[in-house]
Amino acid sequence: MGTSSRPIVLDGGAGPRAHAYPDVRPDEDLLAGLNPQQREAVTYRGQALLIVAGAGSGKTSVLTRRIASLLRNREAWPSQILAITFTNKAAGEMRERVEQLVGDTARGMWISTFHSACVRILRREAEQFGFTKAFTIYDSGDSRALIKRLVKEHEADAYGLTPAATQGKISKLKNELADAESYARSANMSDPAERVFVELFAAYQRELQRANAFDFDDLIAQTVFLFRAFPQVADVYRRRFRHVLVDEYQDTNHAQYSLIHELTRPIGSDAAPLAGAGGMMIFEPDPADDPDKAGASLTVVGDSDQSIYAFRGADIRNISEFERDFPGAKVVLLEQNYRSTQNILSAANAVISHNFDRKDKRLWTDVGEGERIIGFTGYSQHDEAQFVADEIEVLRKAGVDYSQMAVFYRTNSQSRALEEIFIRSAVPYKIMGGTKFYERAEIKDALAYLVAVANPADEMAMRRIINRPRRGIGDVTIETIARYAVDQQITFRDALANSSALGVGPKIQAAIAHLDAVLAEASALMLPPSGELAPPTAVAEGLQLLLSKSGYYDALRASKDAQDEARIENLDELVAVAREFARNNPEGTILDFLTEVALVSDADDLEDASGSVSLMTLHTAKGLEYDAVFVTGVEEDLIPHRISANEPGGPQEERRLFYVGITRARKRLYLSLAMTRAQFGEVTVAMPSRFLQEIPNELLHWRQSPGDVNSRGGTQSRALNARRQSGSGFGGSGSGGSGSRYGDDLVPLPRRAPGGSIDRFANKIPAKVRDNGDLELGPGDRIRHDDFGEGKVDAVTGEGAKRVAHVRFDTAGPKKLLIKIAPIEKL
DNA sequence: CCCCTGCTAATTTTT
DNA sequence: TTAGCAGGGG
Repeated sequence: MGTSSRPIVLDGGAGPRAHAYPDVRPDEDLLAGLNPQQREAVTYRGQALLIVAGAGSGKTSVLTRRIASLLRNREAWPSQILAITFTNKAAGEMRERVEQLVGDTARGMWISTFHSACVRILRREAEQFGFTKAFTIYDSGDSRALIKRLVKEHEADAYGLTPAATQGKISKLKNELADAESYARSANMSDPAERVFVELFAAYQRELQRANAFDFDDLIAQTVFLFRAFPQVADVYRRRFRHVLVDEYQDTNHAQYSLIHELTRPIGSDAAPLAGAGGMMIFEPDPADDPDKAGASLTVVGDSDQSIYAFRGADIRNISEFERDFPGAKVVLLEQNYRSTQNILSAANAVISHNFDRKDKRLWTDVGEGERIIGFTGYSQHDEAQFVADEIEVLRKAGVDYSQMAVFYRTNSQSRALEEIFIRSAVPYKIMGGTKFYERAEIKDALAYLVAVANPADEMAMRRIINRPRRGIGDVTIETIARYAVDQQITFRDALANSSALGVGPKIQAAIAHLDAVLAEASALMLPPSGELAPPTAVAEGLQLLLSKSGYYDALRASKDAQDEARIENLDELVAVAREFARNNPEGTILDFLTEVALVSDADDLEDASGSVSLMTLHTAKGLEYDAVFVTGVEEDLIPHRISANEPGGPQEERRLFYVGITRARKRLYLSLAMTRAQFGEVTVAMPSRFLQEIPNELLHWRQSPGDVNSRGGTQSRALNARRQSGSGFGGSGSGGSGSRYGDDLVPLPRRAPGGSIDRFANKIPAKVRDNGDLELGPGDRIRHDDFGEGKVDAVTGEGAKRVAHVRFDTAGPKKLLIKIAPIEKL
């Protein structure tokens, strides 16, 4: 492909308008339904384009149409396009939507995350700088394990260098493209802690190199180093990618920014300066001088108001200073929102406008005001959760599908209370991005087995599996093997083959020999020596082989720990993933499989529209949208989170996070909080978030305001409020208690109607969820419920642990209960 | 070497 | 509250 014919460039980048062919543009249909700004974003041609895309402004649509337009107009071959997203999910979506527009042509494009794009490049070029293409990718857990070992070896704990702190610092430095050496130059080396840190950093990097491994940050940073050290390599990619598009640009860190810069540089531009002390070289020749050497065109899309990853190195300046970085860049502003009602947008605008130092941008819509935002204050997080659950049921009855509702929270730990209530209320839910499948110990073990086969240099993987399942090999033996390997100048893996030379007991020696044999057998299956291709099923079969013959499966089966049953299921799931992978990638090798697995995240859970409510953190929510959104825990110290107070720019980032949450909602938005919140056993008093005050009163309707909960009792809400008389305490909100200041100025809105739900909500959740086992219930049975009293079973639906009883209570009315855990007994 | 117990410490966000 | 770890007994 791509023989002699260069793509025909229509409009030569001469201007934003395609005025030459107003009626016959081959991409005319792509522009249908776009507003003028969106059109401009699709059709503008030039070196650099920044699309400032507010929440819900149709940026994905614009980006995909822009790509389609380039292809349709024959301005680019698919292979010349590099589109970079932040998540695999976003990449998948983009590819799908481009395919819809241009069909199979989309195949040759690189649409991927930063990380997978870099892996592709690194696999190809690894040999250039001391790695092999079989390198392993260390996720943060792997690198933590390694750092932990090094911290111990260096006794760095004494200097306050905990594994976590060390890892964080190294990561930060790598995102700034620093290495141990360059850091040492700028650090205060008279501080012993700094010296130890530098030593740790260097040792860590040595270990990675020795293991033929890159950590997450290295994938980006090392690619940049590669491009800088080998300009002719960089030029290969510069020549190839003529159009670079980056999504979520506000989330890029310095390393990613540099990578984009390297890729879009004029071809051949940095070969000389790097080589020589000459100093007379022209660094960046004006692309206009020589069209063949011009850098790729760059399109970035982003919204600085949605930058929520500064904590891990995202630099908002990358986007706010784009025009300075790329002189002559065109900026298109997308402000029309196609997602939310005006009330929701007004609230979002009001909140975000409190951030100073931002370019003004106001989202608007033409769909109308919509419902008011609903606020609710619970006495406890359980009370709050009950409100959410009840409201979800109301919406459900009104015809809103569960899959169109979402509940957000700031910290993962908040999901617990919600889950408890949801289970008891039989609200189907799904936690997005909780404990991740690929971080489970058994999955990591299984993958370590695969790594041990694919990359024998990876000692970390070997250390992980050598005593899993238990083989009687402990620290002493491991160190014996490691020392032997060093002495013989062979890898840890190869040392296993000489088990008889290790000088260990016969039992242990046999165990080592067995493991060695299993690994060798799997290796023969998955990596045929003669160079022929392994069959597509090799990975799945090899994995099975490893798990069976190593005794891993047997050990789990023999265990009486109930959790181990689930572990077997997880492993079966992993084998299924491997099969699926083989189906999708007939040519896929064990390396490809490991790469994919290392780079997927929970965010890639396709949102399984199987009718459940989605629960997730505010961070996870970015990029998603739902008809109804509940933002919970809108309290001081939660959002804004307490830790953010000390970080520069922290409170502003928290506000953006809240803004992101608000703007996920299409039609209905709920903001809820609790007056008390139990964290690690202790009950603490929570205060309404300052962000609530930033929402204009007329947009927010309180079902139960903080004043309702607090005006009479300050902190001891529960007991007092349980029997509150309707209408009392009105206007007297200044009366004592630490909460009064909120009662006064934060909650001027009308109180909830008298006779409301206080008794219903208060204090009804016992500390522990119980287990009724296989309690048999059928229609007609009478039961007693701890809270609801007696009632009659109307029907039983569902199966196994998810059996639900539909009960009509004598006083409390109809309820749905999960039989397994509801506090009920049969009468 | 393995397992258990009792203690401590840590609770933000994650490609 | 709980997860994870160190230290001691088997």
